[in-house]
Amino acid sequence: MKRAKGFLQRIIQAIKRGPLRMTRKRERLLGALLAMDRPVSAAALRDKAGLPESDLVTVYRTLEAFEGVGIIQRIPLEESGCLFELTEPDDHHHHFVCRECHRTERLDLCLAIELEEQARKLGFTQINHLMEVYGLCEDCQPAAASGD
Amino acid sequence: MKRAKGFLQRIIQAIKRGPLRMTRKRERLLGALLAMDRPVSAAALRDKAGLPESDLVTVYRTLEAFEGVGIIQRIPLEESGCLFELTEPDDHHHHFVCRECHRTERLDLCLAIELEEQARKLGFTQINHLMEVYGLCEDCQPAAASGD
DNA sequence: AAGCATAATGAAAACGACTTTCATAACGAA
DNA sequence: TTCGTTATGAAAGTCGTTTTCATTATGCTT
Repeated sequence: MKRAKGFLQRIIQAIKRGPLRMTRKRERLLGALLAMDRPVSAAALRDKAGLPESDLVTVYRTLEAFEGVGIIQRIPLEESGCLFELTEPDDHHHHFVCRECHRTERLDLCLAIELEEQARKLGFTQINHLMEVYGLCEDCQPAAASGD
Repeated sequence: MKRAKGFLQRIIQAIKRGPLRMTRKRERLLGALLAMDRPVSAAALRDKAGLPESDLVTVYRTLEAFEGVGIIQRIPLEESGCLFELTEPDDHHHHFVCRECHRTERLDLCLAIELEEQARKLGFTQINHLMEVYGLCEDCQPAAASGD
């Protein structure tokens, strides 16, 4: 639990500010997100929250709603799909992602300023960017030098 | 046409080095890729190469084959899908991508060295990274201050 | 030029992650 | 408690991409 104490309160505030409603499922999903020690897929989140198979659609809808409030960040995977992470609305960062087990580490290195400046010079507006690093984490190294 | 003259030759060399074969369709696809002034989707490439609808699968297979030889770079889009670009095998760069018309500009700014170093420190191997900037290009700006 | 192993193609279906539709249920402000 | 709005559930749909498997083409070897 490496979260600030008021985090949950602020989240609920953020949600109630808009037209969103806090339902039992959303509470469970929020709880599961808070309890996660790493970004998760929608299906993994559903399972963590103890929701049935069929609630995957609710998970997606909830994540979308939370994303609109700025408390969910989406981490694209290399091939397809993405992971979701609970964040403070303006906490900009990227990730190291294990392409095997999807363990992620925070990456606080970013060229955001330069990227946006260059993009603006090219005439782009409404700029955002993607930066993720993929690899195999320590636990997922292929067994080396063995009989294999 | 901003390609080096020997580019096509080198590509064909690279292809023949492996078990790949040069077929008429692959030649057409290669020609279309060379003629493109920007990265394209698989479907757009098929159309540019004058191949029928049903050849989309051939396009994907060809792109995969070419990617294996290192002459194709894949540019992920924000939502889903990706664009393909013909590149020299070791030409590392990223892109500015218009999320509306998919026009792209080259981005030669990268933190590759630092990213990989940090990732290695964390115990990651087989590292690669994704970095793309998305926005609306000049031509795709929403009409401002007009009657709308 | 034939033969032949291997690679490429075509049609069709499968895939996976998500999104939509539409009817029903639940929320929460009044 | 009423009521307008939002959330949910079931089921099907979407989109880009991949797989399967039978058929055809390529290009190295004679």
